[in-house]
Amino acid sequence: MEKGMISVDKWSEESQVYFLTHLHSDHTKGLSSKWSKGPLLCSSITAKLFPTKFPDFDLSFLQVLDIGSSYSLSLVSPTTGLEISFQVTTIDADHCPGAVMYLFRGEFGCILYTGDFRWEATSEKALLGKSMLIKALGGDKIDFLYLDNTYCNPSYSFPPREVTARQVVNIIASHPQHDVIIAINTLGKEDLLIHISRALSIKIWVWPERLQTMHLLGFHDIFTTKTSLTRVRAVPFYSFSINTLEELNTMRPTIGIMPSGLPWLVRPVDERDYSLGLSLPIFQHTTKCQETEESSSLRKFHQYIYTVPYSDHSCFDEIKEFIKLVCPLSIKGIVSSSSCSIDPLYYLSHLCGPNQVIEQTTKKFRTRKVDESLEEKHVKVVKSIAVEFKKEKNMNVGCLSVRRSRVSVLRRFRRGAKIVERSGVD
DNA sequence: GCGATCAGCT
DNA sequence: CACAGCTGATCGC
Repeated sequence: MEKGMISVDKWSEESQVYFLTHLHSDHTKGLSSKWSKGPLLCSSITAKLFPTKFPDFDLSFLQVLDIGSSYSLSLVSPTTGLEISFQVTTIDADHCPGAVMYLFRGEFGCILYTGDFRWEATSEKALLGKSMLIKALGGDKIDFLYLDNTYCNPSYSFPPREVTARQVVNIIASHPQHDVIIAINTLGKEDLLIHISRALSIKIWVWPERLQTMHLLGFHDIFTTKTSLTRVRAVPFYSFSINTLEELNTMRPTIGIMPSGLPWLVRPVDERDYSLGLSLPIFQHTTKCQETEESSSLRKFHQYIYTVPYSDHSCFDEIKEFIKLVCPLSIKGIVSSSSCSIDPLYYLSHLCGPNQVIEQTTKKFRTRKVDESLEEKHVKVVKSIAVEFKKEKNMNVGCLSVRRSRVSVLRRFRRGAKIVERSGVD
């Protein structure tokens, strides 16, 4: 595709239409409430959550695409002035609420932009995503794949999230007298928290903004902001640290659980844990980790901290399966990372035949882009999208009341929140 | 004073 | 390392 047509998760360049895969910050960098460049297309859940992140955003720019549906769009070539039609299909990415992949099909060929995604063979959602993708492809191969290569290295290997969720429940259940804090971000890991809540019949504390997000997502009974109602609290990653845990433990016995795919990448070079000065034996995680849930990855990172391999990105084997399925002619990673900077896709070049082109990932690109395409002018998005969009827009307006002073209030609150955590334990 | 950007730190 | 993302400093308007 030529430039000036489409952008995905990239907001700096001029395009006729912009696609957003999900609301994590590294995909919205450059977006702001003052947006006026053009229509922004996303899933309905992303649209619903949008105002929490961009309070003053002009919602008339948002257009909702149903997951699993295909839409026809026409743009105009910047160079020829000719109208160019193409199809876009939205596929569940199973990464965080609202996260989608976009499949574009037109005279430019077949382009798949995964955004961040998890490809678990065992999850119902992934199976659904798989069937959506197969159906949308209709037997065709992908010409160009923009791939979430976060863990695109054979050393990254972890079990399905369902397995890890049971491990987490076991950890909590085996510390009946402890408070528990779990590190999460502003979006994602909801399924883990819900699993814990159901398995242990316990509510989960979250900070007020997160509760609002939970309510927007339709979870009304599981989460609370009252510390007195539960011993399990989900806190932002940035307020989760060894220091926090040590301070908490001066008040009350508390363990921390850090769900992440990251620490599992490491093939420890020696017996020492990272830079934490720990003396615990390192647990070498092996994916085929059929070792049972209890015994296996109870890996202590620190006296009070358990890290568990709960990842919203695909592990290496899942990426491999994904690539085998879509057989791309060429691939480009959308995530830069120094641990993979050599060329993570090197590991996958054998999967789709000799003609495959693997683009080298370059160092510091956090943006994921697809600003290519063929033509330009105004965008004619299908009518039904606009109609659907209006519905969502009304819902949003009804649910939110975000103010300007939000940031400072929030910051102060969060400082307060930590104190609450500490004093709320008695 | 505000927004955008960046360094620093989990 | 860094999944994501807050905090605080600085700069330009």
